[in-house]
Amino acid sequence: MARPERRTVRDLRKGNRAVLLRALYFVGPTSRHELTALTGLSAATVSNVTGDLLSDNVIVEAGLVDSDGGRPRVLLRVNPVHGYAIGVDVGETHVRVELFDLDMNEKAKAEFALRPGGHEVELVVRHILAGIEAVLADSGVAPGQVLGVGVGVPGIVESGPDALIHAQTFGWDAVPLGALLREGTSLPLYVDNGAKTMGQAELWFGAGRGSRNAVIALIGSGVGASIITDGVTYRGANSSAGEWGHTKIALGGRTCRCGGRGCLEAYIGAEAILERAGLPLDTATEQAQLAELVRSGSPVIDETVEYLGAGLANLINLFNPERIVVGGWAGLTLGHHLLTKIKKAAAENCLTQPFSTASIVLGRLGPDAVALGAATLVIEEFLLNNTTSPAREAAAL
Amino acid sequence: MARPERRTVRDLRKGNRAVLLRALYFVGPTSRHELTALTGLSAATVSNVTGDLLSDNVIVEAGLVDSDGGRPRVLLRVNPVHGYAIGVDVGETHVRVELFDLDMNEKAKAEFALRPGGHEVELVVRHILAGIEAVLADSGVAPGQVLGVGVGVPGIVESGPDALIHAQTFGWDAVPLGALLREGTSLPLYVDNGAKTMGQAELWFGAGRGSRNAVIALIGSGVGASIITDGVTYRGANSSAGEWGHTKIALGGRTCRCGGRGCLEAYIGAEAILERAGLPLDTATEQAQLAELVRSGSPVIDETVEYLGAGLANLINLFNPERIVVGGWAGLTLGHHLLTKIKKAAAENCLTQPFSTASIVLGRLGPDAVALGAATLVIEEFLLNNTTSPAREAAAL
DNA sequence: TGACTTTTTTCAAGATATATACTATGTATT
DNA sequence: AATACATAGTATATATCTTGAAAAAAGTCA
Repeated sequence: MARPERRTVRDLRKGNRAVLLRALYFVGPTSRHELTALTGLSAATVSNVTGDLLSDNVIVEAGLVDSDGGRPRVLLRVNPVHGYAIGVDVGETHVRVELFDLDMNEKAKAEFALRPGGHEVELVVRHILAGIEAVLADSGVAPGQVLGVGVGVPGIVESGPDALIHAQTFGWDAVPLGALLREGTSLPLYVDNGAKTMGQAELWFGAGRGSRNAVIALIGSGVGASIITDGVTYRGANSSAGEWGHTKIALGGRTCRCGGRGCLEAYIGAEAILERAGLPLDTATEQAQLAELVRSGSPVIDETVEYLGAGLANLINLFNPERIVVGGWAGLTLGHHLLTKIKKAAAENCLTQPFSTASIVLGRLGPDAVALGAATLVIEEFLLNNTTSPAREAAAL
Repeated sequence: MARPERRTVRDLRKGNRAVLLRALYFVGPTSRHELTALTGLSAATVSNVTGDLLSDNVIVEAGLVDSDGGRPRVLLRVNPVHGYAIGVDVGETHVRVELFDLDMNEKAKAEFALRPGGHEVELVVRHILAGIEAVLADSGVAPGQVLGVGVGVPGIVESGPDALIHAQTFGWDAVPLGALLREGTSLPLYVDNGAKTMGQAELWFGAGRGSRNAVIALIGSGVGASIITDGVTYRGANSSAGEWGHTKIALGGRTCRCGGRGCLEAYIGAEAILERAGLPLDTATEQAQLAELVRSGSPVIDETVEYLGAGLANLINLFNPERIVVGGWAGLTLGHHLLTKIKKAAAENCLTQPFSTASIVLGRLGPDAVALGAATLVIEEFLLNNTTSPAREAAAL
């Protein structure tokens, strides 16, 4: 029941513009000639549309390529300074704001520490707005050049103009973060769950590159997953899809911090691992503690690997992805030393056929990719709908 | 990273034709005027395209509607006899072939019993081909009027021209059913997993109508799920998505017939329930046995409800659907008497927010909807790509 | 019968992609 | 140095498409 849309003849141009821009963005410097093969468009249309894009300064020429006896090709590429994207990472311990050019080079950065338990909405909003000011000032980028601000936050984000957020760990219940931020800035806003933004970063620039059906598993203190279906982050009916951590893996088992019993997170979440090993909880040293557990070959780790493997197997059975990316700081710590065992555990708990087509790999971007991923929300919109330059129009208001 | 496509100006017409045809198919008799509102197209375009559709005999006029003082509206509808779709259900005990008109009225039916263990590919192929002949003869429909044949089979179906099938229960390993059938018929073929076709039937005509994000849970002897994302059946990288039955719900628990331990199917599959209740397995009476267990309030059933609820909760946490449809004969037997308890068990094992937006309902089509669903594969293609009448062209060869 | 209302069609205008012919810009050869 | 050749990119003519406005169609109501 796929619904086709498209109406007017003008949408055609818009669509083809998006097709070309996307190709240029992900493939990199390319000639018009190659673009015809890449997109299936005729040479004439490529010439036309790239002409538009050039005169809008969205793309620029990027040198020539010698040919063996013909006119040399002119390479085209996205103009990295045509616009900028701001990514915000709202984490448990900090608010981080980063400004990127279109090549995703970080041009400026601002960070604010959060006290444990100090997650008042007003404070976070103030930090974000101050961060935006700061990165703009540092980089010398004018607000009109910013295509938008992506924000990655914990919890469930209901998409909509208000961007209602439900985040248990922050004590946020239906907080309209979008509306609050809009009072302080006129830049276009894109708010999403941080695990999803990080997943999108891995998908675009990390271990998930090029896959159309993938799951990015994120294992830190909490456990989540970002599900990619047909190349797009799947959000479900209310943007809460991917709550892998609280799926039941051992019905009636350990009590989870969500209150339920037998959740996957109660076994493979970092805090749960340390707790099961009888170690005291201390956010400052937990990473070292976990690393030590892994190094010493604790039996708790063996058990964790078993649960993790089964959890991944469940994802493979349900989603039949071509790739599973294991990320998050705890996931990376486990994975760096135990990937083979994890794969083995997954194989044992998974149907043969889907397992054989799914490759399990480690994340490549590290745990700090939330802000980068948030910025990709802006880029995603830019690649899809840039009739002329919507952000500028909006900013001009 | 959604990839826009579309190229030429001709695709526009094709797309808008599909938009209108889909609207007419799912909304029913409608006037051109209403169609403009429904589709967002201009009145002129609606008039143009419906003109084409009328002259191609794809749609027909369906009476007038009085107006209060103006020209009466002419109702349009899909011409039910413009074409026909054949649906095939390959089950453990039978091969059933049904022929439907576009309104999904059954016009003819043929059924062949299969002996237990008698699932040789050649036999099944022979039955299917004989069934096609039979329903064509019975209904008097010419092969050229058949838009295609949809086939629902057990196991994993790799999409592709050969339609490779892996079905453990049938002892099929990479059986190229599509290729084999093509030797005996020139009709367009669409092969898919039977649980998915049944799910699509519920989605189109049953309890899933109108939902864009849904999961159809199918509980019979085996346990599976059909996942609907954005209104389309999600198949994953190799069409095996939705293997819910073999996800682990109790790591290290009961041994499943797949060989694994702790699979959901080992708890809520019909055979597993009977086995746990200490009853002898007998396919002839298992439905009655299960009903009796439910009626008598066996503790095994209570436990089953708990596992089923948790399994559904996992689906809700992962997919955040707006609707969960419980189907399959065992699912319906359980659901008819215990839906409240099942919902309660699901709520206890699910995050609050996604649970609150998911309604859990029972399937409406009964367990025999596999063939109907298989036929919807044909219709789906018809609604999407009917430039003139591809089936006729193909059949004319 | 004529005014009015609502639906549907017609028609001219504007926009698009493509194919084909053409121009631009290099290398290879004489 | 001049010419032929090869490849890249552009301009023009053509066929479609959607749309908005005007016109036509098909009724009701007084």
